[in-house]
Amino acid sequence: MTVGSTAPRRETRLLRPARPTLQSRKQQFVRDAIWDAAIDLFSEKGFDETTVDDIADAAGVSRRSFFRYFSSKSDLMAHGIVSYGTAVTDAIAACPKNATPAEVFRTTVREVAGHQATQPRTRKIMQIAAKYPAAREAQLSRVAEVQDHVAEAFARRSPKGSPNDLTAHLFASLTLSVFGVTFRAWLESSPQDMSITVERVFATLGLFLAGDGELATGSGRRANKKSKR
Amino acid sequence: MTVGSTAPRRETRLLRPARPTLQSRKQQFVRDAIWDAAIDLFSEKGFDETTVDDIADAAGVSRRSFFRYFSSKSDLMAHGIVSYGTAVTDAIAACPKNATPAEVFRTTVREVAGHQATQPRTRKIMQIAAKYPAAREAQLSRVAEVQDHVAEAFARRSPKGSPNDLTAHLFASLTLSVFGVTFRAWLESSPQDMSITVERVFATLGLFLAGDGELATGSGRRANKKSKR
DNA sequence: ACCACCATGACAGTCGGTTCCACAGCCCCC
DNA sequence: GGGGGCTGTGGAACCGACTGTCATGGTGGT
Repeated sequence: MTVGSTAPRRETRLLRPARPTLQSRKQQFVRDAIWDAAIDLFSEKGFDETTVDDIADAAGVSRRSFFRYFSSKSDLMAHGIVSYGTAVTDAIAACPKNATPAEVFRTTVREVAGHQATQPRTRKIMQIAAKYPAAREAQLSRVAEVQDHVAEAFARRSPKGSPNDLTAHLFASLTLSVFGVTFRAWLESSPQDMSITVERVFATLGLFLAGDGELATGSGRRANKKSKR
Repeated sequence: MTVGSTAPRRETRLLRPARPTLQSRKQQFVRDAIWDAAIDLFSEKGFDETTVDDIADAAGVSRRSFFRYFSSKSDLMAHGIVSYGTAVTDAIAACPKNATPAEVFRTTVREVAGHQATQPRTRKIMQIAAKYPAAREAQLSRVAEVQDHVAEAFARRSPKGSPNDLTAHLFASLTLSVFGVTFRAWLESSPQDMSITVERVFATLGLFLAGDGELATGSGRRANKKSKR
């Protein structure tokens, strides 16, 4: 083992400790095994009906060890969220410097939603979350953390000293809000229809904003003549 | 006690669930007592550090009875949310028939935020929620329920057979999202500054939408010349 | 080969939440 | 006025989630 090819060449010294870390990957392996077992059990038996012992048993570790890898049963549900969170912040950071918040928002949603749709486990997790309140709860609390990170990502884009927390937090909140609706709608359609769903959401959003350019200014009159559809 | 006035007059035999119900108010009284005791303890000792026995003890009921009034410790946190939820749906329903969604949104936020700011306990609860993740979790899961009701309220406004769930859910999600940001910002300012906070949020929202009338249509170019502020 | 370390597992303990039972007041009808 | 039901309540036993401690065993380093 310890595939010698682990680039002895470059020192990688200062930058990230960088070690693929022989040992720590075993940890990751076990961690994934537990997670896989848990998701499967949740799908089969339900979230509430699955005990930690069941999971530990299925994964081949002791109950005590389970808690060394996941701080709680709920934490399993949050596990999938973290990659989603980093995907969002990365997408925001990757946008061109001169993009407006709205542009950042759109490209981020398209990108991340498209990516998440390809992850096979994504749907399974969301179905569990949709079915069991306790599971959803666990996700939501983690989403709150993600929101802070997203806000930070937005704030980092602001060239002139970030205007204030409020702006960034509002953008973050709106973004994740749209994500939530999008995922929920996607759950009720075909797995491959994510991009369709995203565009439908965008169109609906436009509908909302249409009668309302003056949100920040005055009281406009609504052109509900043609209304929706 | 046993106020003889148990209305022997009307033969409430068949249908008695008519009104306030002398007895059910005693229940409400106890319920409030438990809630008060809990909120105080949470503020003093912290959410996680306060056990159910502590609360039951402080309120003068048994542990068993506590669970008869609140389904869980988390449920205490959700208690305040329900009135908030009905306030939102009521405000939406009260808007003039011909108002656009955006108008409904604005008036609802102004109205409900203003009202919530006057409730003395509102701030205390939010401070607890802000401080203890477990408490926040409990609220969030209840907010998810509220969101469904708000979506329903939006859907009911749609004259021509509601376009679809997506529209209503998106509006609801955006509305509650803005509420969340608003309350959070309000927490960091003076209690009496709610209306100021609301307008600040609206202004920021306009900023977000400004570079972006084309959200639903094409890819616009950003006018980041002046950028924010 | 030895030692130091870290992951693991067995136990016991706390707390949230549920279930079952037993007791006290109340109301109604006999 | 005294049983029988209904309800609200407390008590105690239980289960599952989660934590802290300790002893063991495998691994890496020297």
